[in-house]
Amino acid sequence: MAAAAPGTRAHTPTRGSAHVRAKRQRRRVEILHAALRAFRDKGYHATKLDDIAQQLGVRKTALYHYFPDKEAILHACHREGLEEVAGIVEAARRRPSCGDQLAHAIREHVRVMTDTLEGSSLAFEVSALSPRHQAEVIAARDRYEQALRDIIRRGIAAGEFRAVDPKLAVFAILGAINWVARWYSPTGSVHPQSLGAHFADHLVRGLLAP
Amino acid sequence: MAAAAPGTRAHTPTRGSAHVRAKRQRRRVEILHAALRAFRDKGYHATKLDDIAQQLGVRKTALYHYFPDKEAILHACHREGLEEVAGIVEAARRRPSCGDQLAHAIREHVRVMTDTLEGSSLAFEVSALSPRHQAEVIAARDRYEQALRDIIRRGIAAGEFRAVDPKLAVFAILGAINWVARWYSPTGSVHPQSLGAHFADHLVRGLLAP
DNA sequence: TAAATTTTTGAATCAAGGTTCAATTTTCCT
DNA sequence: AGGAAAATTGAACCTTGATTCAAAAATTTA
Repeated sequence: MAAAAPGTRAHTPTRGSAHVRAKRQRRRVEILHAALRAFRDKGYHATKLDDIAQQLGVRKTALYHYFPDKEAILHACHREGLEEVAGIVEAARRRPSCGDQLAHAIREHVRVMTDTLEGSSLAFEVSALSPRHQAEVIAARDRYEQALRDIIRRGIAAGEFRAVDPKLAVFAILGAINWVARWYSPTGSVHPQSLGAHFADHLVRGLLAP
Repeated sequence: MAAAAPGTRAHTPTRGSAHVRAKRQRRRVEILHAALRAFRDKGYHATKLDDIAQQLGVRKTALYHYFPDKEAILHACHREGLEEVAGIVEAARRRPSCGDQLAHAIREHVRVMTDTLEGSSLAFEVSALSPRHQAEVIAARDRYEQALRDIIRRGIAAGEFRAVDPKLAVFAILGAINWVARWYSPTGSVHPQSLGAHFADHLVRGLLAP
């Protein structure tokens, strides 16, 4: 007989022993990564719950023990990814010049994109999320974009960058980075390390004052 | 009674009078553009045939008079888009320097992306296509990428560009451009004209030799 | 204007896949 | 070991949306 209170579902973080909770958390992350891979490869709607479950050698109904529904998995992917990139901007601030800051952000974002695939969630369709989650994700995404625009604005003010439109410059940068999710393969010939360096070079140089 | 031979479906280009054929062709294009808009906004799988039909003030079953199935509509979108960008490379060749050629290609590709939305099909998920169509689209896409890489290679040889990896440079450029499909709105504040100019500046300058 | 042809429709079919749930297996803890 | 909690399963359910088809509406053509 279940000890859970009426109305409490299995995927709700019922408090258990530390060990059990840790194991559960680990499993959640496994699911998230399997989902991330599938979403990235085939898109959210084309991904069947079975596709995710199979990667873990389990039936799709098992997933309902960890997430209330498919949308929740997508949302969790987004959360993870957004958290990651938020950290990037933090770290970038400590660099001396604006060019360095931007280059650092680009390199790190690319790394998050290739290393763990968590960054690819940024490239996912937001339209599949519930209105509430959609608003949340868009807000976080906006914060990230604003932070990057600020770096560019400061660079322009400092005479380091040309007088570009910060909004468009950031769109170009994020486009290049997010597109990585569409073609990058860990088994391919492109080394993630050099990918980040190349992109940073290409995209920052394009903004530098002559 | 239908005059069509047995096995011939309605969507097959049955030969009729010139006027009828022209009208039919016009309708096909209307459908394609409605589909393009929907696919761009919500993605292929999230788009219902009803979504496309509604834009034309018609029931979804009417679409089957023009296309055998949903996948065929997606495929036609791809065809149209690829044809468009193929023309771009053609025209670019006539420019003097490699920098000009690349800038022209970027501006034009952005224009195709915003003007008609036909360019956005390049950004669509290829995975939804049948294997045969998928191969066809990938091949055409590859040709386009190769053409761009060639411009960059020549630019490097001529000392106009830095010694970048042409493959990565093209990925960055196409990423920036394809990403436009995700955020651009004709009613937004970004002027398509200036968008193309900005992107061309940003992305070409990033490659120029110091 | 009337027959022929094209286009559109509405009802019906059909399959896929997300979700629920009670039962079973596995793991945890004393 | 043995009972409790957690994890997984298989069967069933149910909605959604693509597709089929014969009939109706609109358009073309002579």
